[in-house]
Amino acid sequence: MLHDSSMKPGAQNPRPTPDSDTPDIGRRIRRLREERGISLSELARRAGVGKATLSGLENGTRNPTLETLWTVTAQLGVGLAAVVDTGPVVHGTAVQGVLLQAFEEEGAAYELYRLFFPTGSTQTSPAHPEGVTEHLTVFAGTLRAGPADAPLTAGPGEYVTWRSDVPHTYTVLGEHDVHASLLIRYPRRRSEPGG
Amino acid sequence: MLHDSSMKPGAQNPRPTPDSDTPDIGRRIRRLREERGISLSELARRAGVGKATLSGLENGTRNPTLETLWTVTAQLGVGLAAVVDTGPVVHGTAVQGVLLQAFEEEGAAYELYRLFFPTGSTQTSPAHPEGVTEHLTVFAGTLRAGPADAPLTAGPGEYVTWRSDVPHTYTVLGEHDVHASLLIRYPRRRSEPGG
DNA sequence: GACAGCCGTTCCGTTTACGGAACGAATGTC
DNA sequence: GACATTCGTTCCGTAAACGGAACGGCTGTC
Repeated sequence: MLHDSSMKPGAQNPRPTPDSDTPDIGRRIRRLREERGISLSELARRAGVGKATLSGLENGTRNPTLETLWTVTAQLGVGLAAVVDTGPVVHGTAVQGVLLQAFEEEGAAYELYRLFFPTGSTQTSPAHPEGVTEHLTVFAGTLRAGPADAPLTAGPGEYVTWRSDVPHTYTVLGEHDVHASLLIRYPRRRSEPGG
Repeated sequence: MLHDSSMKPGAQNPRPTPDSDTPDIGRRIRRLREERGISLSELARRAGVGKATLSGLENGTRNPTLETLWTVTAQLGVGLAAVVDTGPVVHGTAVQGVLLQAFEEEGAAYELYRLFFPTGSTQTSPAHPEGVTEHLTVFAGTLRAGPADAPLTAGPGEYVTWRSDVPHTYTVLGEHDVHASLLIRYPRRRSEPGG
């Protein structure tokens, strides 16, 4: 996931390899199915597809049609977007990020990213406008992140938050790559909350 | 957590209709192609698929395979998630949730949701398998969530986490709807094949 | 006008994803 | 023990998605 097949518009992709993606989809589907405590046979029955189809799909030995994928994920109660790899990849000097969702609420706008930092990397970001905060949850590895003069440390499953209206840094600690989600909150200016 | 016990053998999902989705995908692809000023013939050439395939895909008269869809969207510089529907998946008695992404890391699987709770609502979820944790960040409103016997409170921009291997609840405080993101972490079970 | 080039669609033989059935393994019942 | 049930995988005939080629339509060149 977040595999480097960085999708740059215009640039000639050196060789798209859907094969490196398809098995992941199968794994995600199997994971979702097992979380629900459903057997392969039963999911196939419910979704109205053959067991052979579902078996091959989960094992990545088939190249499913959109309809097959749709009926299976629908039975699992998730959308297609939940199992396919997501959109625009953004690059910093060290970090790779995928914008999962951007949206606005009353009083603030949000961007939700999934981030990947290679082991040994450091990323520095300039200050955001006043009032902007970042909320970071680490999935794997250990990351030291936050204001440049007072960073915080988070390991797998941990969470840190800071005001990002000052320069801030991200540094990978240890030998593992870091995977994390980052929520950036942009408060609306000249507008009081609760209005 | 969310997808409650509504996965009973008898319970039938209200008729999945992939047909209502497939033509949309074709329209989105055609739109993306035209935005880039590329002809159908040229996109087919670049992506290495037949013109017949792309024509049928854009017109919704074919049921494309995942590989076809992947190579085409990759050439357009977008991910698959850009053309498939993010399922407006609704679970639970009170909450509405959209699974933004499901993925695996070494040692654990993750599901990242975006949640919406209407004012005044309460949601109860049964216990998850041992070791599962939930990580919730509130965007708007105030939510009281966590283990049923010891819930925590989070307002806008705040974060709470808890072990979800016991029954847990979500209760909206105050008069504002609650928007939040929820990360659920499933540690890998011991019997699982290595990854 | 004749021709060349590209457009998107349609035709058609080949490839392959499909579902049903058969398979061995694992588990439950008496 | 014998037997039934369910598991996930594999085999196989059929249906359909695939790429190549041919099609009519449109545009620009001489």
